[in-house]
Amino acid sequence: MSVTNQEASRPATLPRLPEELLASTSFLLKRLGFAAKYQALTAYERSGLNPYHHAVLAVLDEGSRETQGAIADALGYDRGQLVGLLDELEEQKLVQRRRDPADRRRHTVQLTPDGKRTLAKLRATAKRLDDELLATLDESERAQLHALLVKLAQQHLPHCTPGAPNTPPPAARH
Amino acid sequence: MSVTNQEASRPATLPRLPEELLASTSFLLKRLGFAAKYQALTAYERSGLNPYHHAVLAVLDEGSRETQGAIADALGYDRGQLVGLLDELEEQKLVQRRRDPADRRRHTVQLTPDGKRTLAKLRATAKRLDDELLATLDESERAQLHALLVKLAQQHLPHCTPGAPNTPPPAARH
DNA sequence: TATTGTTATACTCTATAACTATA
DNA sequence: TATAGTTATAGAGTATAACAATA
Repeated sequence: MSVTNQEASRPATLPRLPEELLASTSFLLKRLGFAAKYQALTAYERSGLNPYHHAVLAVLDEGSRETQGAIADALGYDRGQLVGLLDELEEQKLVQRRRDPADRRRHTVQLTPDGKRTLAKLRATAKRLDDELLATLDESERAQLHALLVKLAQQHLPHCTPGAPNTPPPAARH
Repeated sequence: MSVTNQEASRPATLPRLPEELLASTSFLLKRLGFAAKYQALTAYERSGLNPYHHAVLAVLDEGSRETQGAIADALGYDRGQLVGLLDELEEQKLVQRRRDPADRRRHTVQLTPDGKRTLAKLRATAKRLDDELLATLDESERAQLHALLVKLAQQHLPHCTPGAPNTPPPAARH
């Protein structure tokens, strides 16, 4: 299995995905989504954070959803899952938890100045990932693709548009 | 958290994904890919099979990649992972393993008539999944989306096009 | 009694590598 | 020694539910 095989010796045995799978948009979406996740995980690794952390910081930066429940709901994360993420963010001093005096069951979460700075870096990472992903598309194709995905998201992802609470998939992966 | 909150009482606390994530094509791809995977798993469930089984049957139906190694390589599956899938397919009499007399280390795998029939059903399921996924897009948009995803696949998925063996992500998920 | 955040448990997936039989 | 297929083990990731504090 070293040389040959790519060429003509066993031409039909090339490791090629079946046509019927490549013809399925759903299949491509699954594989590309997985590849994107893998790329993202790798890219965020160096910062000691992951895309989930970025998502949490992004919610906080928009303000107005600062209790843990609201953050989890906005992102579709399980609340138990969020606890660990916040622990890690707090340990790096990127966010701060405070008990809500009005309802002492609640925790209020805020971005710290460090958190803001880190968020800026994570945005740059995300931008780079998008650029790498879309490298072979021109501007118009990128816009087209994004618009089409937004349309699908409105139909299939919870919290993407007012109207539709659809069958919720389990927790969520960034 | 029962009534109100959706309306005007706490308008800013809606469980809505942050804009900066929705603006990322990579993010949408990840979420939609995950949703598609979830939908597919659910849809295949009734048949006692899953999308991985479908993929294996699809490879076999194209002929010419009939040893376990070739199947695994075509789909990007780990060979250990494939063993279990084939066990399950063989138990349902959808495929048959035979030892290759020319090289007794190898197993040759064939579709049975039942396997062919089942594959036809799985194709119908896959078709339905695609239709549901793309329900809100018209024919032209569907074609556009698929073409764009194929372009990304050629760049980012192994085995999608001759030329480029790119950094291989771990095993693979349907 | 219900809810917020937390912790613990169990289960699924997957990555790795040991193992066998053949070459 | 290397390869095809198999099996076993360990680790990560995730779903579930129990729990303590507060309402």
